[in-house]
Amino acid sequence: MKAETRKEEIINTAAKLFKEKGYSAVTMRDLATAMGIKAASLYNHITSKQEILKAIIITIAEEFTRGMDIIINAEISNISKLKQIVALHVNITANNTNGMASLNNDWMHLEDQLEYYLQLRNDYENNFLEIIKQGILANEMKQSNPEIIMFSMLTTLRSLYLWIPKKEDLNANDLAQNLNEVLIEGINN
Amino acid sequence: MKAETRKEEIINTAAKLFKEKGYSAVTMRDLATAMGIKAASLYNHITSKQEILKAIIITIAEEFTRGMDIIINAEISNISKLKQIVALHVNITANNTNGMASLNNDWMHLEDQLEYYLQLRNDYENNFLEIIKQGILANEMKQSNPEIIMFSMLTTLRSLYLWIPKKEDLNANDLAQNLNEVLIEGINN
DNA sequence: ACATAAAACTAACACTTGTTAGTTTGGAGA
DNA sequence: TCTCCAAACTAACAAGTGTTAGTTTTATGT
Repeated sequence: MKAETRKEEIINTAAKLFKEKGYSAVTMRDLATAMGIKAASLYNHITSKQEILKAIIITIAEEFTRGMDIIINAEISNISKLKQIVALHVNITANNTNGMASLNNDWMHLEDQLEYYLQLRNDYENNFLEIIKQGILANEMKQSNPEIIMFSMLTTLRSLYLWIPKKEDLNANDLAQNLNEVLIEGINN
Repeated sequence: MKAETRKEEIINTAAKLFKEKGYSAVTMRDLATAMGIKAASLYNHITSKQEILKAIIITIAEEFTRGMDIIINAEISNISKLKQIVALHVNITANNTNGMASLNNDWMHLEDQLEYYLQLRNDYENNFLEIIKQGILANEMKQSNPEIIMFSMLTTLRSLYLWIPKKEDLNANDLAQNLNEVLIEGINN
């Protein structure tokens, strides 16, 4: 990994603070203190608080979009596609735990980029749902309510950012494997 | 249902606004405008913004605690207890969708009551985990990682507040039934 | 040793925040 | 009709907000 620029340091520090208190409750003075500088100095590197939020959220959202594009075009079973989605979430979240908190909780504070974010999210969910519907049609999966399946999987995956930091011993592959068992194969005997 | 007091109207309106933008981003002037009055007038009914948050969150948290106490003491299988937990979440969430958003996203802005809230949450999660562990021991469930099972179930249940308002056609019993299928019996064939 | 540019600083701005004090309004019961 | 009180109002506060302008420091390559 290459060295972080000062701007990236600021964005990463901000993501950490946003995770703890949310975008609105973190002031530029909080962020400056965490960086060991004064608030005004931040503006040598960034143009606004909003720019930081945008950098955090849109970067990750586009990563998800790229991952999903690959998955939907793969020539594999729909169940395999679901397992790849699980792996996608585990990997992105493991690499950017703090940013995922903003993506989940502070997207509504995006200003110029709100519409674009919502479009990416909508497309993602539509692709996800379509995989589930195809899986049911192809008899790979039970005839459960597809929307409930997606809801259940997606909310679990979206909450990984809360959980991964607590379990440093578990590596990404193991976690994805465990999640697949629980989410797809069920828990009862 | 009895008529709401003015104070309850304020708290319910606040919960709605907190759901949309989060506690920190909602100003007392926003809340007043939503009530059709001036900010200062709010203080005839409440003593602080913080009191509103506390009223929203602690009320629900205690409801969960009471529900869990009944479940752990019931003489039923551990799988049945899990199903009752699902029903508990569906019912509480259906009755207070907006409040659940604050419980999930704004608990860290509690001041005096933060420690108490964390204690309730901790106890709840410990009870939840213990049921799963007992279920595995009793061979009612597969030998999956108990913490991952709890994490998956709990995050799905905690996110119900996002989903219930979109599906007004589905009643609480149907939803609980569907969730039980997906969460407990798995989705694959 | 010196020039340069990145990155820090001080000081201040216009505005928003939660909250208080004191006053007026409006409607229900006597 | 008068009393009374809940519930609204106006005005203001002290502190905190994101951001700007202009200046000084620090480190690096020549």
